[in-house]
Amino acid sequence: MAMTRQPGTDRRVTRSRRAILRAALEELAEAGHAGFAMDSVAHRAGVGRSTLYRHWNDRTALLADALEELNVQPAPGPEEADPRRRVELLLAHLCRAVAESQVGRCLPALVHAAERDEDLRRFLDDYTSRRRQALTAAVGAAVASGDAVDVDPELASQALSGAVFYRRLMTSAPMPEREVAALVDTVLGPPPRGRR
Amino acid sequence: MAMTRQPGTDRRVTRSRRAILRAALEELAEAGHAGFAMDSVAHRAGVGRSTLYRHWNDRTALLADALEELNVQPAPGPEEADPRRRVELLLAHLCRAVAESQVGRCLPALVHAAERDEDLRRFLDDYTSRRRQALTAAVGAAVASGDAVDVDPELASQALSGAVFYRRLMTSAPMPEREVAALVDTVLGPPPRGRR
Amino acid sequence: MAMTRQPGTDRRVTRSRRAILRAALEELAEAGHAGFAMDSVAHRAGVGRSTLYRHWNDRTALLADALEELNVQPAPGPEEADPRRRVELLLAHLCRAVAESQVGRCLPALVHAAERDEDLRRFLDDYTSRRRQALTAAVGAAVASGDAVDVDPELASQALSGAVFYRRLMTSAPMPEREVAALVDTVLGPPPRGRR
Amino acid sequence: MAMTRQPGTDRRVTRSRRAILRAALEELAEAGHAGFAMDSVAHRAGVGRSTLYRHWNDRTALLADALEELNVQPAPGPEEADPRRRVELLLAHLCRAVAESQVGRCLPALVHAAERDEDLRRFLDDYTSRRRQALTAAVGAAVASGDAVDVDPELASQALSGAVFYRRLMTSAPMPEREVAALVDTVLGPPPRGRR
DNA sequence: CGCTAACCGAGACGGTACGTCCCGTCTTTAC
DNA sequence: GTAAAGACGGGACGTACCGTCTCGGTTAGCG
Repeated sequence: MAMTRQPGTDRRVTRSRRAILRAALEELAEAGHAGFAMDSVAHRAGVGRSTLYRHWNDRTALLADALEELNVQPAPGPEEADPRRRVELLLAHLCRAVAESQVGRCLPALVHAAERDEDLRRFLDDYTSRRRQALTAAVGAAVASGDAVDVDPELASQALSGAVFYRRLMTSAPMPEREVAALVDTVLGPPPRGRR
Repeated sequence: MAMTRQPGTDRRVTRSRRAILRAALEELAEAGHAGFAMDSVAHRAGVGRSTLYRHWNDRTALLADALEELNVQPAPGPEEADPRRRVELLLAHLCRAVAESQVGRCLPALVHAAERDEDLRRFLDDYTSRRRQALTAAVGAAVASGDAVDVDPELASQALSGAVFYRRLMTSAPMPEREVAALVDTVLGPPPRGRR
Repeated sequence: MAMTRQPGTDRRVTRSRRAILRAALEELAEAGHAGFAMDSVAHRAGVGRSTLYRHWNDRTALLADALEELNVQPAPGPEEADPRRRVELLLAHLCRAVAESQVGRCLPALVHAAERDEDLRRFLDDYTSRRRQALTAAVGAAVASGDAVDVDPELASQALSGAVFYRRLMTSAPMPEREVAALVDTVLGPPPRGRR
Repeated sequence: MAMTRQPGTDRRVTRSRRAILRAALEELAEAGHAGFAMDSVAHRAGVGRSTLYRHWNDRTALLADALEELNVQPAPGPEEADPRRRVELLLAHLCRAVAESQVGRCLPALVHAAERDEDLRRFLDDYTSRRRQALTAAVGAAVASGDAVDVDPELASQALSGAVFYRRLMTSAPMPEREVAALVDTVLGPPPRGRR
């Protein structure tokens, strides 16, 4: 976020922090929460192990901080006027995110860790709700404009997001983007005026 | 299942296995995948540590086997003729399962572990698909009987299950049973003939 | 010792005992006292591990018993009238025994084990003293016959045996038989009348 | 030797190493090679078990190193001009060493271990030969000065040392110092000019 | 522009869990 | 009734990390 370093901050500190957080995320994505080893992170970041502990109290603190890093711009929000189309774009983006992005790779580790760590729990809640707000709004707009049947936007967006996360976390076949339209049809009803 | 022990099986073996698997599940639910310690399981089961390794090659093997234990009776299947009502009952059961049962408590750990372990992955896939088959069938029946709008049963059951798992895994507020009806309405359309 | 089996003894018992003791000695010679594993002995003897424990209380008891087996015929005693020559023959035999026989291979293990085990200690004492009695007698005869200078037979036989054991246990070059004559010359003085 | 620590060496390392080696020797003397447990050594040295393995690869490496410690000043060498008297002093010192010193207590364990470990074998060879060099030289001097009969100094020193080790390792009655003079008389012939 | 304080890497330290191996005891089953 | 098979609790081994610590060496940025 802060593009310019704090005046009272040592240049080396920022450099180290950045490298470590980056390495931590890679490590988490590759090895998972269980295999996440401080040694590996340090080595990967080209940094002494002590430097990790100088900046974070322990494994968990570093992990939480690294994941915080992912919290930027959950969905930049496609500029799309048609609300139903907007729903589809948001979901397609979600499909891509959970399947390919760093956060997607960390998702299982994160879900597991959040179960026991208060900070991570909060982070996951935030991430989730922020992400879904845009979707819920788009669904609401679609309902209002008559592009969708009269559903509860909140529940509908849970069902839509849910399907995507469900496929990612509970099965070995994540939702492909091309199924998004059909999914939206299923929850919001068929597109009006035979648009598809 | 088998009430009488196998003739060629040592009585102690069955006793140990039973106690250990039970302890393992407790341990997993309490400490998660990361904190799951063989020592603790052994102690909890009142058994020597070597006995664990005698029956399972390592942590992961024990874990997989313990979780297999949960795989019984995914949904005892409510005897309900009305297909839409049946969908609601299955979902309500799922809500209860993910929120309260042993498997629910283990879910985050399982999701995480499955990401890296082939056996656990398979187990989770099985568990998931078996569980959803009943739901998909019920949705199909509802559609056929005119109790639901014309949705793709497969996608609809993903959306329905998805919403429940999503709430359990990604948020700190699992889906309460009382919201199930509204969820079903959202995905399958409002109940016909103003039944509710 | 007992060549004929006790009337009340099961034939299998004697068979097992024999096979086990034999296997134990091989194991001891190959793996030493530390590496001596009951499992291996049992397997080598083609016998169940429990059978070992039925006949001996523990590792040490079996070991002691096996070594007892070696106690037969410490030195068959060469039939040799000339006492000095007899000394040489006894020493040559000792050289061969410590270098090549089963007891020789077990010697380091035995020395070590005797340090802590009362039974083995006694066994080793017996073995040692019995072996040396013949030598001491021969030295005494040599002295009496004027074949040797006037030495204390006891101390001389300790010096002679000692040299052989010393080479075997403390160095990696055991005493070769061809050095025996020189050794005897050293301790008993040069042979009289330039016999060599 | 080095009274001041190496500049590049962590103070803790020297402290740990010292404590551990000391503890290891105590342990070896008390429990023997078989009973020598890393756990016990660590505990005795007031050190974590991992510290042992940080400095030595395994049990054997530690053992070898600990024994190396004993290798200092095999015999400080009594300042004695009379060569025969010098032989007696060296032997008396050896008697004391094998009976009472740390190395003496470890001797059976060492003999046993050397049988299977290359490093220990080398150590024992070194120790033995270094120790005997002084004795052989003294015997040679005694022969040269006419204090002894014309014996092969090498074989004579083997016979002398051998008697001492033989008594220590093969019997339960180590050679007492007061028998040393008689032993020397036996091998080197009676003292000249009736000095005793 | 030189000093000092902070940061840095390297890695030792006490712990704890892992998975392996063996011991001595025991239960069960087959002959 | 004896033996084989092998499960059991226990405990040491050697490995891998954890989080803490000590150690010098470097470097930033203030004076």
